[in-house]
Amino acid sequence: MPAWDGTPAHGRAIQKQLAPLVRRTADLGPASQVVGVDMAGLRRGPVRAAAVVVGLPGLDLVDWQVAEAQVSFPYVPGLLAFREAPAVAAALEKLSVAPGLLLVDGQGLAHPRRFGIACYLGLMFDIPTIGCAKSRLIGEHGPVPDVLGAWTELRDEGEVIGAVVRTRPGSAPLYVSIGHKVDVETAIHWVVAACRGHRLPEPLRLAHLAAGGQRLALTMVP
DNA sequence: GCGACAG
DNA sequence: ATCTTGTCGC
Repeated sequence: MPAWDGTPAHGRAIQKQLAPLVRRTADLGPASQVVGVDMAGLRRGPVRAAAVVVGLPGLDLVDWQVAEAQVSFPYVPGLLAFREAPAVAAALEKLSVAPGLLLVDGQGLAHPRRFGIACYLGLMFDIPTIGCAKSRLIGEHGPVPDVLGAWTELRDEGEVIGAVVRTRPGSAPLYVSIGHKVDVETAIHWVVAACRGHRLPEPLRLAHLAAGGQRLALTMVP
């Protein structure tokens, strides 16, 4: 990753520079595990990131790690990666096994410069990565049928930048987009395959709990 | 200038 | 994101 001088303008320049490096076609083997990452702010000062590995197709907990770090940059729409990626990367590096597929809590290509945090982490670790956000950053889309697995294209300026996917009937859909080395169809497939009756795919749901300070082994079998 | 705006 | 208990519904 290029050195960043800490300014929003340079952050946007870096994103424009790296966006062309994102692989938009599927380049993943028969994945046996999926990793999910998320970050949460602590009560005071630092933040905590979590990386959770679940097996496929059972979605059983395999491993999880957390990492704390100080963040210097505030949340700025479009520049989330500069705030969260360092801590998330630290948690990922603590895992005993290199992940074969990564799920990130945020946008991938569905970003103003086509370089959301999922692309950033995907390039950094050079692994198939999927952006999975709970709300929209950019793009327009039609209604999504209230049926598990139903989806609608998310488009911006005539380009398909992702999909809006129903991961659980009765819950708001998720914004899925390419992070790295996957195509939209593949991304949708794995996101749905990683869901277990909750709105969030299991790896992200558990990462959210872990980042919030929960003990995963106990939370898993409710 | 005004509205939108991942977490 | 975060501040936060109970409550409505499948």
